[in-house]
Amino acid sequence: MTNPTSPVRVRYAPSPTGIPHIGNIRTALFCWVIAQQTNGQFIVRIEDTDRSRYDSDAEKAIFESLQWLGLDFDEGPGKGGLHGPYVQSQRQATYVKAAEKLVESGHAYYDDTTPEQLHALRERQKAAKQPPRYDGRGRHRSPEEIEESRQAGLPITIRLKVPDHGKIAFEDSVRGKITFELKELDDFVILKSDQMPTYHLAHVLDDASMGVTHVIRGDEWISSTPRHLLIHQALGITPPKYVHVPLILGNDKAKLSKRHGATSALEYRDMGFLPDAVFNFICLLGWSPGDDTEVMARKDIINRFSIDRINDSPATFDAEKLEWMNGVYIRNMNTDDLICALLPFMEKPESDGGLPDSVTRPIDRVYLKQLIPLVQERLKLLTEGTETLDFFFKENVDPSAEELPGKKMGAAMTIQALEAALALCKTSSPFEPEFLESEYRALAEKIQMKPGQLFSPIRVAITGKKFAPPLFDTMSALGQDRCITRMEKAILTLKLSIIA
RNA sequence: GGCCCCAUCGUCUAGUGGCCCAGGACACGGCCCUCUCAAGGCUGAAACAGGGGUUCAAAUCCCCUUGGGGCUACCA
Repeated sequence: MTNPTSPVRVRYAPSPTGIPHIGNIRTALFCWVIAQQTNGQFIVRIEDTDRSRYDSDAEKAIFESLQWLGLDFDEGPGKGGLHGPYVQSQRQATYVKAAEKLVESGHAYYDDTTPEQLHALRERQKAAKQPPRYDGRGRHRSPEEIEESRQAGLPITIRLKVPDHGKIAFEDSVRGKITFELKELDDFVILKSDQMPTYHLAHVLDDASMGVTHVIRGDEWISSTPRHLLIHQALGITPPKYVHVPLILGNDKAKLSKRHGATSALEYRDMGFLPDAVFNFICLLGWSPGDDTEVMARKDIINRFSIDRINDSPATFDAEKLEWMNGVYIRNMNTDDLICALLPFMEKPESDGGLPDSVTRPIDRVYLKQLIPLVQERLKLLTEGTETLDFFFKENVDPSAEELPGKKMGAAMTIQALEAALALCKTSSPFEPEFLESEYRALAEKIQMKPGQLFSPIRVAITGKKFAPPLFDTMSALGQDRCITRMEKAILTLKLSIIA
């Protein structure tokens, strides 16, 4: 199967029953990419035919995820289009009409079997080691009997008549020909007793009326594709191309679900990932351009994407590699964009991972801009901005006496180093990185310490941390006054620790 | 259980019969760079699930086994 060259119409059709996870979103992403590539349309349709599982938060999360990843759609809820409405619950009449037409044409029938009876049937079959399946009893119900049940208030469904022998096959764009024995299928429900269609009926009808050319969906749908084909046959319409993409698995190799930790795109957003990085990363789950390229701009992905190159086998989501890729994207950002990305995280309340509440908001952008070069290559997540930069914004830092000494240094030696550093700090001018470095290197030699022994206590004294950006850039950015204050404070801390 | 799908380093993958005693990336180890941490460079360890065929030649094609996954709802 070759890649489409003419414009496709593809749809992302989530059901609002839970927050969409990465695997689900990746399907949307593939759809979006192929639509961009062929200059086609990307449609979003909400499949809310299961009233009992409907969740409005989930619906919100679907659109939020799409928006965050930049997967804008051409037709869909809130966007309109020629084939709306794009919410299935608003199309109910169409489904009922189609199902009834199928009854009239003899392709389907009413069934008054109750859920209890169905359950009992299955139990019996299980006990007899038979595969559990509907036995087609409704086929023999007369219109009078059905009417009687209806009067009695029994639930009535409509089921499709499935031939009891023969084969049905289709050509899957990623897997090739897949064949099923019809005798494996039972007469399945197309219209539920609440007058809502099942997925099978609804999506077939909608895809047809919306002109969908390629059904791109998860692997888990392969098994029910014969049902969809049967509905097409009964309706006398041509099926679309089917593109079943492999599932994304959790680290235990099971279908991704809540228990696999962070699984939704939105969670990754909140953890400090960049949408471009996530976009790039998840499109590489189940697809690759064929060479060793991994970091790709969106337009390159659009250019190079191809259905032929979608993998057959499922992929496991590896958050560690995503972190690496996020770091690559952060390093490639220009300063202003990085500031914009970082600010919301830094300005959150302290309890929510932001800078200490004592730091006034909004944060000084001009000052932050000066700091970015010092930390850009050190960041893997946007959430790390707070911790790597906080000492620049805090009035003071408070390293303990234990933290201040460098390797193989006692308190006395640390005090000696800091006192020498402090004296020099008071007279250093200009307070510029290059000049500071030459001065402090000379000082180390003068007091017969290794550079590291002198620098280490200074670093801890002024940043409060063992690890920080390059020392002299840091000192310069921090300013002479704060360096002096912090060193004085550190010396005091050490002296007090000796007395105690 | 039945049906369907899948099977290359721990993970993502390249590989479409000879270029492969299998290449890249993440993670991991070593070395270099170095004021710490990163970043970067070099380097190491690490895989064709097993068995049968087909072929001069198989990771690549076929079959079986094994393993994993999915479906088997008036859920999608």
